[in-house]
Amino acid sequence: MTGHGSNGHGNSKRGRVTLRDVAEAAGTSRSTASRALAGNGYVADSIKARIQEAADRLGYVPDVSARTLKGQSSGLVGLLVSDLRNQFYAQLAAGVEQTLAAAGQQLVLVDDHGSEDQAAAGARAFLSMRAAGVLLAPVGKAATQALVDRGMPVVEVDRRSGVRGCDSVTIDSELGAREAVGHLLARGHRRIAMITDETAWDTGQARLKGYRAAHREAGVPVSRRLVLTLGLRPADPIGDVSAFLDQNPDVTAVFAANNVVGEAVWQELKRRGQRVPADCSLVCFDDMTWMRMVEPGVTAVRQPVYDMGVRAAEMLLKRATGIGGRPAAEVLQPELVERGSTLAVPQR
Amino acid sequence: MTGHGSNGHGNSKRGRVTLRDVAEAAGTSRSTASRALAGNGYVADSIKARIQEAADRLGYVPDVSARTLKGQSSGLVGLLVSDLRNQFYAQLAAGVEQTLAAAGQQLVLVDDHGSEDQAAAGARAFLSMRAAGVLLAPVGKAATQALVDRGMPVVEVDRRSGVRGCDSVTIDSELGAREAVGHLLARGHRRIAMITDETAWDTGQARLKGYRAAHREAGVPVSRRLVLTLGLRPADPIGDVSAFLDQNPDVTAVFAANNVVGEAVWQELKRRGQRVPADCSLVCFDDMTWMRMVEPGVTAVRQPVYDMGVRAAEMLLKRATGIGGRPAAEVLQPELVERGSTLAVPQR
DNA sequence: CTGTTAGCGCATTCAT
DNA sequence: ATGAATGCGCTAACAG
Repeated sequence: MTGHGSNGHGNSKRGRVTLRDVAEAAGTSRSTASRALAGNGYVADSIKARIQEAADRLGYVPDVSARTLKGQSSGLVGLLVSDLRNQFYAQLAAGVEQTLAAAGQQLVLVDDHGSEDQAAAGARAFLSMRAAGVLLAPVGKAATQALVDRGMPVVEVDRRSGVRGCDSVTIDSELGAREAVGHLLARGHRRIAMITDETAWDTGQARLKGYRAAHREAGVPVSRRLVLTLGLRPADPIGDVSAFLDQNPDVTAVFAANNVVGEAVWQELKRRGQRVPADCSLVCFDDMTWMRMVEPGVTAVRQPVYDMGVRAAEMLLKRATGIGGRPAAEVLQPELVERGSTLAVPQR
Repeated sequence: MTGHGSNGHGNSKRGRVTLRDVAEAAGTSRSTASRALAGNGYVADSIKARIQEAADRLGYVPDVSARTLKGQSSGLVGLLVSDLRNQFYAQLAAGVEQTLAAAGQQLVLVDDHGSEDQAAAGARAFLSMRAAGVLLAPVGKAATQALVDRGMPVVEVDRRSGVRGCDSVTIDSELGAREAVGHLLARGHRRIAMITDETAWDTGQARLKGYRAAHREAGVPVSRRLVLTLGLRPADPIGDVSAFLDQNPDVTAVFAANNVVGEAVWQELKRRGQRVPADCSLVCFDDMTWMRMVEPGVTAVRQPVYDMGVRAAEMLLKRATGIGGRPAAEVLQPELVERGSTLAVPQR
């Protein structure tokens, strides 16, 4: 039964049921109806019930625009990510959504595809809709700065732009990288390549730093030529990895600095018939589904991504509620998950 | 001049710059400023430039709430998915976001976790924010019905609730299943298990239908006991698969009806040391990253998920623009990607 | 071409 | 305990 469109109640001009309609139906004034429905102020129980009933019967839905305009929060929280197709950001978004939903807020998702311009456009949109706050993985300072300047509560996730006045939730990248590379060094590897997407932002830098720190601790010199930076949106990452491996045949292990890079490395290793870990060991930063599906499993630095989303959303909600205090910078701990992709260096 | 009651600069109150502030700064009326900025109506170029300059200088950001209240679209489009952590929905969301962003609309994402109640809550929120339209993978009729009844443009994706009055974009599940199972039958398999999450909605039903149709075409009888339904949020899917395989040792191939089920099947097969495809062949509906990373690759029915998101968003945008016409039901074609997980049935 | 007027739907004073 | 009045920021009529 599809109902055929026209429900001809006292419903005024255009199908949209407003507070006025409810009030009229209940025989009260709009203000009383407002109070009854919002639960503010005093309203006699009998009247309240009548209003509630009328609202239900008419299918009244409050109008956020009007409420927002009046000065309330829009109930919208912005999330700006760099690539929704990347499982990392999808997990992050899932954690954020879950937390927001529980607090009755809605998630507005924008993908900037790594572009500062698109991030700026997203920031403007969030401002424009009077978002209660914004969560973002920064791609430069501009967006964060613009938001903070206008008093918008901001929590940066995964990366930090360096802009002051916003909270952040990140994962200890340096520690994760140090453990991953230390794991390799402890197994005798001495020619460990680091393949990464970027070393321009703090996250990439920290991973590089961890890579170096691990070497330093082990008393092994690092060679600049063993670090390959693919770029943020490489045209042919597998080809780049291939060329790199051709030029560095002495490499016995690879540290892939994120899941996307890891994917390219794994595929190239397979393509050239290299066995993992017999011919080459592999550790990835950021544990993804496929790493536990393949044989052998890929040793990985697990990041609590979903939790990061949850924590970030919690911080934002708190901040949006008006609780001041100094900007907080929460750092979550990664965890090395050992699987089969790392073995002692082959004796040849 | 009129305004000497002002206490100085217009925006001093609360940091928020309004059209009034811009107009004052440019020495024009608010309506002129509005027209200049929105590009509607006639405004002298010199004035327009002055207004534009003032807006930029003050950092004016239009207020969507006010604009929406006035009767415009909110510029928000809702998307309701069942599980954002599932890569399938993440890809879908990515396609939607991309298309929306290009049209200057924002994506509001709600995850109903398969619950009708949460879907209903999401629907209410979309109504409340005067979304320009809503895209959803239905979990029942209620949400779609509520939206359609109120004249909200709706496009259903991946599944169809059967509610009339909305568009839909789906993938031909029956065809995909028929091809997948036909592929197995052609290789001599006669005991093919179908493991699925649900057979209650049209998508699951269509896949079951395709499974049966393939058997019928091959003249092979189907046995009810070979179909295992895990449920939408199974407590222990791997355990269930394990028990099933114990009870049906004659199975030589498995057709997993979606990527989540496929994951469980793959893991259980590995756990019990079964070789794929030597001991058991596997085909999955819905091609995911891990299926091309594992060795051998998993033969899969590739769904154009991202494109489905794009198409659905396009349809919605068109509909929201007020273009009427009969509800459209677009069906996208899946594609069987043959990899190494399917072999001729072992002769034993 | 530009300014004046009005009102979108709601929550909030302030009076009763 | 309830109703009347006000204004949030913007745009669409309508004058000029």
